Amino acid sequence: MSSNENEGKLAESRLEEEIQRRREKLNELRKAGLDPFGGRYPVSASAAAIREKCDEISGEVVRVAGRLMAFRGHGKATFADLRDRSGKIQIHARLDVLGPDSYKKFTDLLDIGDIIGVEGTVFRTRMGEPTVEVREWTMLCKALRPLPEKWHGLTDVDLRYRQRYLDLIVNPEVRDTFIKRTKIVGFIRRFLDERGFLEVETPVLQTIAGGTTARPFVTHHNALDIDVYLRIALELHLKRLLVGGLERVYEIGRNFRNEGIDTRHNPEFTMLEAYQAYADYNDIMKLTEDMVAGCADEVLGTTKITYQGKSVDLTPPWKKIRVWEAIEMWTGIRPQDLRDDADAREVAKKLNLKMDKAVTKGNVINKILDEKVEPNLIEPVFLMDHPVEISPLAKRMTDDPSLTYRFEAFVAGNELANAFSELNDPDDQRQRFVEQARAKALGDEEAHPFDEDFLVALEHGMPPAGGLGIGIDRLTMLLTDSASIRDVILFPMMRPKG
RNA sequence: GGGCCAUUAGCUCAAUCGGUAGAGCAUCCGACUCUUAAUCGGGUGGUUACAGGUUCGAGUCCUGUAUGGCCCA
Repeated sequence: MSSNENEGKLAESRLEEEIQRRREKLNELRKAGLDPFGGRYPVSASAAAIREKCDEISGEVVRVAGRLMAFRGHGKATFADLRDRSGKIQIHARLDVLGPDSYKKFTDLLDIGDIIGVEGTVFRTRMGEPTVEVREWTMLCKALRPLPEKWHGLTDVDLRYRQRYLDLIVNPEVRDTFIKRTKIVGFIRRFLDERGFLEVETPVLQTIAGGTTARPFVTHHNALDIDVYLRIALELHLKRLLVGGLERVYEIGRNFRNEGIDTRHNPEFTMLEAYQAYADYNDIMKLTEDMVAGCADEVLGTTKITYQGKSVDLTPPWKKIRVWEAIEMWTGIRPQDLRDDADAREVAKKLNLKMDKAVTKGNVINKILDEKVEPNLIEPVFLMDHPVEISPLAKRMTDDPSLTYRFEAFVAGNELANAFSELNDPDDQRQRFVEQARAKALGDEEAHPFDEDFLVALEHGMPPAGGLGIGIDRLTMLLTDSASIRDVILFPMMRPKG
């Protein structure tokens, strides 16, 4: 025996033995003239429907298809669990009903994980379990690999994310979470459509990645021979559509930010942005609380929810607190204590803030909000009237030009929405971009880029408007009580396995 | 980027002070025609993540690497 063959033998693990066994059964099926990978199989009922109407349709013939999840053999009869998208239904195979040939194939050639279709009569067992008495069964797909264990399911988070299909098969609550996610998005579309908003699509590939402050992914367009960026926000293109007269637009789309991965950040994530001409941020607050509460009511049947052990009532109207009130409440710092970058250095020292960015007025305010204010915002609240330094795209307040008509919505300590009365003064917008360019020159890599094309659009005239951004992933986390963004993204970013 | 923790059978987990790697489920064989984590009897299955080191002896101690988790930045 060569060393190669020897290694081959040694490498034969338990898993490979199992796969080998299943392949042998696959060959047996073929020999018996049964297609192991099946074909069309029209069903007459779902597992859930059979369970629900069991007594009503008792004795009637149904056809149902799904994946075999468990076997309970009793010699001349066998119970098995079949699962389809609606749930689980028990099936019962009897030697005296199927006949010796079919029954033997049923017990010998089927494995947990296989997908089959069955036709049979509905009945209820003595224990009260709705069951299909199998008269005929059809192989629809032979599974060559075993499923994870039935009782504990799959808990290894690494495997759950890398092989989400297994997670979905063996952990039913995971499926529920993603069904809820789809319902949430569906509700939002209907909610906005009903209010006259037009759903649009804007470019993912952009030559200037603006609309917020974040580091973009860079790629290259070969034919044009230019670097392009994956979008970090939807904002600037949707505002161009306001200029174009569409007046009410929204997009639910993927954003990409080239930053770290943690329980609240995935490099690609889904954002709703909506813009309503002739509205202001007060209208948008109403829109936001109505939309989020309506969403919870539709998807969960209630607006009183629990997130990570915290009870939260989403019923409108939500409380409002101004940024400076909040900062003073939780730190004692007042506007006159933090007028410029020199003040910022003293405040940072006094509050013992660990600044990872330049110690500017804007960055210190952001840090205070992050660390001292936001964790306290459990019940839904609009944190409003942000300083202009940290709001480069929001309209200035008429009676205090140092502030903007901006709000962020917080629930359970997490940011849910960011919105403002949109800045439509092209000269003010130009000046904000100049300020951002200055910050960039000072080393702030995330400063907003200068976008001349957008300024030209504004110079043609954009109607005053209220704009809203809501993180769909964050909203889904909140409404499904998920601790990690990875629990609401089907295929989260993972480092490739070495 | 830093710190801590984890990685053992296909899955879920044990393994005392450094002293023969175990269990449940799954799988295989046998019994069983109302079970549902079916039950009962018997069996197979391991490069203890990977690479080194210390030791008579390493799943266990040390170093590094990989992947993941938590905390910090």
